[in-house]
Amino acid sequence: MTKGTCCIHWFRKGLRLSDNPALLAAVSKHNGLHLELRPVYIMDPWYGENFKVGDNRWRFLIECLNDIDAQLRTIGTRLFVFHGSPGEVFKDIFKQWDVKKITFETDTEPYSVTRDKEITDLAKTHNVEVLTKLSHTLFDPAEVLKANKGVTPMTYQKFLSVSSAIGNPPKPVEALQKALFPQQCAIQDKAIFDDTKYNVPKVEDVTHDFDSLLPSKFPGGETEGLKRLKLMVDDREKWVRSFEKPKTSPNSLEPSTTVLSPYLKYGCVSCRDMYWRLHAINSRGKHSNPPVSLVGQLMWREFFYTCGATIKHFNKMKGNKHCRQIPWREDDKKEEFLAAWRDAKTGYPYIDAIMTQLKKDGWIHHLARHSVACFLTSGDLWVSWEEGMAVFEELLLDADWSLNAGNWQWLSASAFFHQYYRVYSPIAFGKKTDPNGTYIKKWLPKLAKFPTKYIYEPWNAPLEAQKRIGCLIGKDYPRPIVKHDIIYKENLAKMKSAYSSGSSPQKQNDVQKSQKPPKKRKSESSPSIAKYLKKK
DNA sequence: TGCAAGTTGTAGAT
DNA sequence: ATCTACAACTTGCA
Repeated sequence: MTKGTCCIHWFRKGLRLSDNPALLAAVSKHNGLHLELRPVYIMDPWYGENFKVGDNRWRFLIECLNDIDAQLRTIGTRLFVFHGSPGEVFKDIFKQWDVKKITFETDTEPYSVTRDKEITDLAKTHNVEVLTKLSHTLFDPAEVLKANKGVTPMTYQKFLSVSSAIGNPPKPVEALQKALFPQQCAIQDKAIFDDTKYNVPKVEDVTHDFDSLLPSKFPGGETEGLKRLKLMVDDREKWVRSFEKPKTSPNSLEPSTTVLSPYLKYGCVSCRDMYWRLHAINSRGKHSNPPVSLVGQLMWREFFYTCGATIKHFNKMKGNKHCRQIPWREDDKKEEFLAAWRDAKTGYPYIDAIMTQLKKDGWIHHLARHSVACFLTSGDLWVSWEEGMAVFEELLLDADWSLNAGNWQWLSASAFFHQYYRVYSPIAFGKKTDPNGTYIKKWLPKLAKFPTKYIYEPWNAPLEAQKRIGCLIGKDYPRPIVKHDIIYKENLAKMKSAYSSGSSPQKQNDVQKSQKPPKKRKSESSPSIAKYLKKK
């Protein structure tokens, strides 16, 4: 057991050595002296219990930790992995290790804020200095809130104008590497350096069904993340500058977007690093802009992070004052519909193919997320967005608390997006980018032999053809669980009623005042001349 | 108060 | 490929 004093860097997100200001602060001098660095990661049982983590993401996390550990070992230190609640873990090691200082990256999610407050208080009682740095987002949500007079910006455009008034996001700081790593910070005690009880767990030991995992298509870790960043951004200047999200395909065989989201979620890749690389590329020529550009995608992340950090109960309908209160299904169909959706058994090949890819790869395109989210909620099944959010939370490699809650509210027209009458067709939408149904055939091989004509609607294939192919609809592949053409119109009426009855989201606790008669439609009362002319 | 805009709808006509 | 009707929402800003 070493006696010397030490400094802990606590990894949570921010699983990288590059652009990690809190990690750099851990190797800078403390009262004129360098302290031994003890990088720590805690396997906190809160995750898994309260935040669903599927096997794909458990593996991704382990890959991240292995990458950090391997990098740290090349400079003379290592990762110490603990199991337990952070409060219990730190209570022990603050004393045992004679800790003088702890550094970590600021995290703005509600659980993290509570947890970090607890650890900060604990540190004080042990005379441990606490140093935090914000580097998970381009902007500090608290600063955005302040710049908007204490109100959360509720539209993307508003967010853009508020954040741009704050100024440019900070440039990335230099990566921790051997040359920057003082020898006094290295692990002094060989025994603890080699102690396997602190090793990163094996994927086999954290997953529930290890044998069912496909090989990692998007392996976790900073090394992989930076490789991907170079491949997708640095090496594709022309593609980057012309990038427009809505023009990318939800159902291509290989992803049509960068798939950097899992790396951003865990902080394997720094959003500031990505932002400034994009900025450099854009400065060299004509380029697309937010909301559709790649910088625009980073700004969506910022937008929802700000919402998640500043809106109470952001991941719930009830108690969330910006969320439309909608009477989602609570009947006996709820579990049946939810299970069919989750298990890729809706009978709509486009939907089922997406849900299969989600389960297997842990990633689906943003528009594919739109398609299945609309189908589950206001479009077809009328199941609460919170249920869909939980499934995404479990299965997505990039499952990010704020983004997941924000996007589900968007897609169910509960907040941010209000044109609820724009409904995705589970048949037509996919045809635009994949008329031959190649994507469906890949993910649902049972349907591979169906003629192209029927691939999006196999129930329309003549029985003879189904027999010949050896795939009977209703037996080998489910019949559609709802009739989209009929149900979406019924749901439209329910949405209309949810919008007009009761109260606007902001006034849900103030029902008395907000009982206003529905607004008269402009086109009925006084058609706008400008609008009329525009349409002619 | 009125109007324009809102990351990414569909179906049918031209 | 581009248009229009469909039926029609909220927010921000002048």
